[in-house]
Amino acid sequence: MDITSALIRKLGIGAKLDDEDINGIRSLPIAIKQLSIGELIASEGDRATNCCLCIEGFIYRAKNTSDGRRQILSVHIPGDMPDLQSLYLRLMDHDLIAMTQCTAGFIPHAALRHLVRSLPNVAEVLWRDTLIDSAIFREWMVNLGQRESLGRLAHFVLEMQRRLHAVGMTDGDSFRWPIVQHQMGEALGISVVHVNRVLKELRERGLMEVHGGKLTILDQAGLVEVGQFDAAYLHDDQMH
Amino acid sequence: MDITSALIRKLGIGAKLDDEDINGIRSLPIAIKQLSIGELIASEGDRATNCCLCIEGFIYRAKNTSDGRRQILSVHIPGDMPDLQSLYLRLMDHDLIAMTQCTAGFIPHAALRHLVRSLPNVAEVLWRDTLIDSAIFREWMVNLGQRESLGRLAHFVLEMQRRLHAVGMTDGDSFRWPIVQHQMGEALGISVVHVNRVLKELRERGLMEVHGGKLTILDQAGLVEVGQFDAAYLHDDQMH
DNA sequence: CGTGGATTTGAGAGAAATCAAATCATGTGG
DNA sequence: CCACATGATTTGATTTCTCTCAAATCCACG
Repeated sequence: MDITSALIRKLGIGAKLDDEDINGIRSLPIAIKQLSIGELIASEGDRATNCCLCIEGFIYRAKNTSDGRRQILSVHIPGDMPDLQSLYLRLMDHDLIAMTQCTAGFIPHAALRHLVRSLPNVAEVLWRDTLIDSAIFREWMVNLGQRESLGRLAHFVLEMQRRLHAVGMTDGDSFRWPIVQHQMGEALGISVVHVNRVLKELRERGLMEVHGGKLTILDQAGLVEVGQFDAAYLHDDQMH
Repeated sequence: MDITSALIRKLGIGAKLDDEDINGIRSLPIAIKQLSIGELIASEGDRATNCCLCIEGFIYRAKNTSDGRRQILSVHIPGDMPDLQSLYLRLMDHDLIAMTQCTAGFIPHAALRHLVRSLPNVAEVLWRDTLIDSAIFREWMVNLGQRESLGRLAHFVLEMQRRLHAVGMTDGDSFRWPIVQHQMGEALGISVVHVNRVLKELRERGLMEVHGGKLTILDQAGLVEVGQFDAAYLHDDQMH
């Protein structure tokens, strides 16, 4: 079993990587590590020297404010490289944390920089990956700024569903949901108490429910309506 | 006077571009256009074939929700390339609009793609530019999700000040501010009425004031405190 | 079976929205 | 150069959403 497969599938889905590109990626030096739940992978202010590849489990990025509040910026799933931006930004501007127990790979910046210089297709595909990351931030800004809490949570859930589905990690209308209410609050800019009430409302409306680390969507269309969800921003389409 | 100077300065500040890189950038085909206030440069759903370079004036990006609300995603100033991401994302996921009368340059994707394939330094520096764009989104997410309206506005103003200062567009503690209250509301996720009240409060606290398209910061330290502003996320530092 | 984290519910307070209307520019045409 | 129209700003009153505080319950795990 090849550890970079998820990455290649994600980057390459029908893309223009040739054998040389694939081999280049496969031969990247990668240090596999087991991470425990809540483990800090990198902190704001760090000078990173590796990029992290999420192989198994969930990883999230978060930023703290000076008054002790915290915003979760993104939730990452297998195949994602949550801190790929550190390749060209000297200092981390946020934390990187294991949301669950994880298997992660760490690839030295030097190796990645060398790879992207010698294989322009790989550079393009990695660059594009950071651009999709960025497109997701934009949609989250809309979510945080313009939708009220019910829609915010619905939207968040649907995004996770689509992304997990794309890497084969859904089981019908259910999927793993290790994100506790406190964290949902930090991702959506609402309090834990309110997250709980919103979940209740979504459950009572027959839209979705969370149980034992699993989320089930009961009414896909209804949830899409509430969350005003349109997956275009995920840019699943191919470039060429 | 060279139209790409602002761009080169911005990308290159002390960076590793050599003469060949600079010449490559300078010889990009670029179509100069005058834009009138409010003009739509590109729409959500468009397939872009050019990248826009803001040469003079302000340009902003915005996304609409299905219920007619709108989130301003970023405000761009001379030297910025607000839709550089369109180079590798097939469809625009937001609108691009002239906030003021503008001079803008349009560079065909084909020329840019060719340039980045032949000059890896240029690729790196443009990639890095999109990564900083992304870092700014992250900070805006914190702003939208975690700060209340007073801090939100203060933070926004300080970011604009630092960015304008970096390209020599401030005049002491004052700078051009063509952003009307309605737009500030759309950028910060608050209503126009409330923007007005927040501006009043900031004025009464002696922190800043807006008059006739100009913003003046009266108490830098106070505003930084209210906005919890730390410029690290702008990544002004050099890579190497 | 105890313990700490996570979830749930209630009550009251607060921030910001909406609705409504007045005032203030600013720019155009007569 | 003034009248008018349109958009921007300002202020007030009321409503709504979400927060905070507090406490109870549930649950997983050692």
